Amino acid sequence: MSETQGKILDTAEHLFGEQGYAATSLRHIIAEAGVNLAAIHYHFGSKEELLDQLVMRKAGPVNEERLALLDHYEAEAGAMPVPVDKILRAFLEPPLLRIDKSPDFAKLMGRLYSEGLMPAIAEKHFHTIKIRFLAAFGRALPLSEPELALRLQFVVGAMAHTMLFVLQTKLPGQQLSTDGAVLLRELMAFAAGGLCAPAQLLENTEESK
Amino acid sequence: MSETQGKILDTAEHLFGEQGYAATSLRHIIAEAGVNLAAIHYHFGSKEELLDQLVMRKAGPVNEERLALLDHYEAEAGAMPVPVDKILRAFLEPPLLRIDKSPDFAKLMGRLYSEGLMPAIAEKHFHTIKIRFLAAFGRALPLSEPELALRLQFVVGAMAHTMLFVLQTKLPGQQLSTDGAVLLRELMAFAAGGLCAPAQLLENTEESK
DNA sequence: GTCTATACTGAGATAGAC
DNA sequence: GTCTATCTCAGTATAGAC
Repeated sequence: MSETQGKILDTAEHLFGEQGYAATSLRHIIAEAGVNLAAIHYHFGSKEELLDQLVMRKAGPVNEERLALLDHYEAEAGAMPVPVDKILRAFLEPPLLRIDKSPDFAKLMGRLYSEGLMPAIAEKHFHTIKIRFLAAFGRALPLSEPELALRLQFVVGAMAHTMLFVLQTKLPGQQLSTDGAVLLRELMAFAAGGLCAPAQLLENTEESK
Repeated sequence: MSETQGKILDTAEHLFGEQGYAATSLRHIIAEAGVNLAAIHYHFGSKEELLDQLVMRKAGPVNEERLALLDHYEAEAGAMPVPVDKILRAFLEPPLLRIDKSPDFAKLMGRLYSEGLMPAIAEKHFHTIKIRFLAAFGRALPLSEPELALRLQFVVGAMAHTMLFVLQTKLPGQQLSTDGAVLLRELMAFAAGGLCAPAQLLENTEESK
């Protein structure tokens, strides 16, 4: 990777996190990075692919850590299902504990889930994650697969929304702690409570087929 | 309100919901609505204010319904706190049951929470809602105010994220029901479980002050 | 009061010189 | 590999027709 590429990626990460993807112009990035406008298109092809590279660079390690934690807990559990709160920890700890170390990353992630860019761009980066965690939760919880998938969406929504809003301390009125450890604890308790709620049947799973 | 205004609002609602705010150009809107470009700026001032009008027009009735339901439940409960699941119903039912009747609205709401436009634009439209529901939950749950506010953010995140993703049936693999009643039931169960989870202390509430 | 035509600025993208 | 020049299209602003 050339020095130009690195400078572009670093600057883009910071600016996308700070102002959002749509609001950040390529011209702003090149000015701050001290490179030429065409360099972005030469190295990345387009603004969208630049974002894609960024997601890969940042989300890659997070997802590897998630899978490693899940592997560890599954080995620990042997033939038994991994307890829900351990699966949740494997899922939530890697992203949330990065809040303190690199707020830029957290903001970027929040923005991405946010600006609706996840469906188009990041689905591929997170596909393995979804499969693995759905399976793990499926063994631990007495829920049908569609119901579980829906609840996992709730968890992801809560996480994404929170990363974005909490970091901006846009919470109404008071100052909320942006301490990643506190957020993790709260979100884990909340998500565990939600996931373990009684099944709501949801019998309409194409049984006619 | 002139006919032109109405056509612009209707078309914008549809296109913003379908493609997102940023991705929808004013020229696309005017082409579909059959009006002139400058008409938008004459009637609304800017693209952003057009969105603001849209939010007001659509979210207004939802929020009135929420407050009316909450009023009803509070009158019913008298001096007692309203049960958590009733507060949740007042909060979630009005938006979620609109999914079936007008998917455009649901998509728009999802997109808004999504594209990060809520902080800037809609905070004002939802301020009263937050105050009232925080107070109601505060009476029903043994949580400190910051902890409660955080958990309510989780609920909002789950709702927003779900409205967006479920409507696009972007869920991994299988088809998920977009039936608002089913979603409502699931989300209520999940949120109730999460809100009623044991308090995680979170004692660092500026006690030094 | 409403709407149209048109021009202005800044965005992302691209071709071709070096 | 890099940069200049340029293209198209976005949101915005204004002058003037009805």
